[in-house]
Amino acid sequence: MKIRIPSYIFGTKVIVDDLMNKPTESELEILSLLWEMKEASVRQIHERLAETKDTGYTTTLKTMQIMYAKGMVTRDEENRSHIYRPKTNQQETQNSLLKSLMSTAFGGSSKALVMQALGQDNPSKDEIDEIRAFLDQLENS
Amino acid sequence: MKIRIPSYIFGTKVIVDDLMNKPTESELEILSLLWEMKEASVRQIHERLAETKDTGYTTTLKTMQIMYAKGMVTRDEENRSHIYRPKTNQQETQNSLLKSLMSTAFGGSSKALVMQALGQDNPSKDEIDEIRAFLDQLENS
DNA sequence: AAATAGGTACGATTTTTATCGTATTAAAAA
DNA sequence: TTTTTAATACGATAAAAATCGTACCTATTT
Repeated sequence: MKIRIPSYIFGTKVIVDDLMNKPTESELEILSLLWEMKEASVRQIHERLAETKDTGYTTTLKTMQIMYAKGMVTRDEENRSHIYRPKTNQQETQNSLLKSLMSTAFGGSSKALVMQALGQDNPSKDEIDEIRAFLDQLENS
Repeated sequence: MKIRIPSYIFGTKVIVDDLMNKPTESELEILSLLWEMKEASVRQIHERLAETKDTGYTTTLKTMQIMYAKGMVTRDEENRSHIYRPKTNQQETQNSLLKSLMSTAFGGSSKALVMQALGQDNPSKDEIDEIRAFLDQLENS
């Protein structure tokens, strides 16, 4: 949830978000590509995005610049074409998002969420075994 | 993902959303309360929301009116205070949201998502058993 | 050397979402 | 009956997010 503190309090508007580093939808798309690719130029990201989304190059550029300004990514300006790397931690971000979804859409029940995710995705035998092992481990701790 | 079809094609702007009935953040908060309560007046919803969120009554009202206009909820206008009921299917909506989160934040892997959800929430022994049973069933189908 | 291709920067705009104020009406209380 | 309370309706506004156009700069190609 966001809490907006009006500007007449501190002179400037302050936004407190109890879910820190929550990327927007577009930012998340880019971030997850960066997590996957480790590093990439704007062009590379844009080409991947363009596979599924119809959007202009400068839109991707602008979004990545904003992400840089927010400190969500780092960038190497050595060469003309800048190289971006993810800065926000993947697990933490995933956790925030998951937590938020779990509480708003699943009434806080991880069981409900987990069963739907599994039912929907039909994981492989190996993956099922891994999840079993994880459950065992979870129980003994 | 949203696809905007410019107005010079059909004369009017068309938006195709491949993820149908995707509620906004605020709508989802209200929707999940409705799923839980089965039915409720604006006042009731607003009181629940006010526990955690600082927002005006008319904001809640307006949002619920919009949800009604979108067909996400039904309402009984019999009495002065209208009674709202969820119309969009809980499971379908949860599925859409999960699918979206899974593909954007978890690189499409349900295993990764599931393990993090479990690791984070520490479910009870009973719940773990239920998930085990579910995995067994999943394997034999 | 000139032209072109491909990059960044960034303000402006559009679109979406959230919020609120005010008018109006109907029930309930005084 | 008058007043007050509690509800809806809905336009206007604010805030956030996404998109784009244009300027400008620097390699690379011709």
